[in-house]
Amino acid sequence: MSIAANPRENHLSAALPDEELGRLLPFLELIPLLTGTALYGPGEPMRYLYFPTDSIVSLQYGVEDGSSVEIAVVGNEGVVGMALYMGGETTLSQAIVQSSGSAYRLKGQVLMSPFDHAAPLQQLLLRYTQALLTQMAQRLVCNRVHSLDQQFCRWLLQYFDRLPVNYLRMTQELIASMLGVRRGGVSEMAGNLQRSGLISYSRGCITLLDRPGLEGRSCECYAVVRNEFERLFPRALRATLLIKAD
Amino acid sequence: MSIAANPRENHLSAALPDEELGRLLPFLELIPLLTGTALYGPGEPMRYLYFPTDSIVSLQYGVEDGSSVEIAVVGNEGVVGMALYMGGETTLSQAIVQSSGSAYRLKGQVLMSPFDHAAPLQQLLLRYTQALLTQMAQRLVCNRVHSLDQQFCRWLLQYFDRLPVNYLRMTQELIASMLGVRRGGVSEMAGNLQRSGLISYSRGCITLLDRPGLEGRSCECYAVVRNEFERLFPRALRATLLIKAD
DNA sequence: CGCGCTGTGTACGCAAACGGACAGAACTCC
DNA sequence: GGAGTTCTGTCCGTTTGCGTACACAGCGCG
Repeated sequence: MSIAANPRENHLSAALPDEELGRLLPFLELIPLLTGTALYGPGEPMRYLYFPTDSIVSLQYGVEDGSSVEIAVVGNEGVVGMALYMGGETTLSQAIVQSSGSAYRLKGQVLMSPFDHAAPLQQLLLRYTQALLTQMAQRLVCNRVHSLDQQFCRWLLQYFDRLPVNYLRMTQELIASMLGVRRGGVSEMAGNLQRSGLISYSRGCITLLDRPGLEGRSCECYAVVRNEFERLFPRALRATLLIKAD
Repeated sequence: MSIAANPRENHLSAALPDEELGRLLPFLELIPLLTGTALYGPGEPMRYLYFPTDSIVSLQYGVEDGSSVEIAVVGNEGVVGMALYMGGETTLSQAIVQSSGSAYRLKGQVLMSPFDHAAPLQQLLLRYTQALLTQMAQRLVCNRVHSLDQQFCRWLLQYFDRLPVNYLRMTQELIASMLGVRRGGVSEMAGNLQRSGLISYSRGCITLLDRPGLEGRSCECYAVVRNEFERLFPRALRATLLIKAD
């Protein structure tokens, strides 16, 4: 297997102006990546940014039962280690090398500084984007491994979290289209929840009756996303301002 | 319906330091959001950033057949209009108000400048993150509406795009775990593709024989992600440096 | 050479969810 | 109050994909 000898074999770093790339060169380290290696694990602080050349890295989310599902794939068109520049320091995903090859890696500290000195608004926006990414990734996994019933509960909870009242005006038709399921399915699920006394439903208005009950019936995805959001935006941060955690 | 009178009713803007919020105040505009309104459509350049207070906005991805699936939900904990600060100017998603209420909106120009003046590396990283988000969103939709067979073709293509050779070393077991399906399913699908002469498969090594054939058998998702990536990273950009498109 | 391991083809019953359809209930508007 | 529209409950046949299991094929290794 030939070793890529030029950082420009990664399209992303190749797009950098000569001077910028020159500045980074001393910090770019060419390393081999072997199939099966984990570049980082869930919740593990990231230390490097990886620019694959001829290797392929798979971003995955673990599920409670121990299995894991791929949420995205990165090759020489991209970079691995988003949390380093988005401000979250870590993510719930793990990055596994799926095809051996090499990559350039860049120490996190080298690029942190410009992002750290950004205005608070920018920092907040980036951090929220990471939270949004988490929500999407968890939905992706949820769609694949959990029952419609559990997904519906998760969805309801995510909506009620954002509502100032305990009712939601929405027809089954609309809910079905958003979840990507058939309307009859929503009708059945809503009927079940109503019979269990968790919600009450009538003509386009769902009322939340028993939140803990709904949480118990939902899959873990709801709590996972919520906890990760809490980590990215602790109350202290939310109430006052950006505090550097180092 | 009471009107939220304070930008701090949105948690994200609430986390801003007083001085920063004060600076933005003249540009923050409180507006009502009515259920069903589209804050932006797919491919439509974004003009405002929205900070919901008591409204709920759903981010959705359209499918070829006209339906659309929710990929994330945003309320008073977040912000709508990511493409404005990630550098992509627009996304394939659309933002639909799902629960009436109000939001503060901020003209895009007000916040563009700090991001625009970031170093090329930062701009590239953010732009790539948007591409990654697109990949994830499209996978989410794909999982929901397309057959396993189509998903498998999409997956294969995405891997072969990143490989320097036309074979991929990977067992069915591993593929199955990444796709979140059962191993037997992969075996059947791979068998079908092999019989069709699109790939050849033997003991952990898939060889690509007919790329156009595979593309035809895949769902639209492959091309959609690829085209969007092309838009975010046109060859000109990739070959040289960041060019401002205005 | 024969043993064992790993990876693959395949089959069967089963459960989940789909697609489509229809009737009834609730609400709106005249 | 009646007609029409919207929304909901429910049913049935069908499909897809799951879970499990088993046999076989390629390969390494003593």
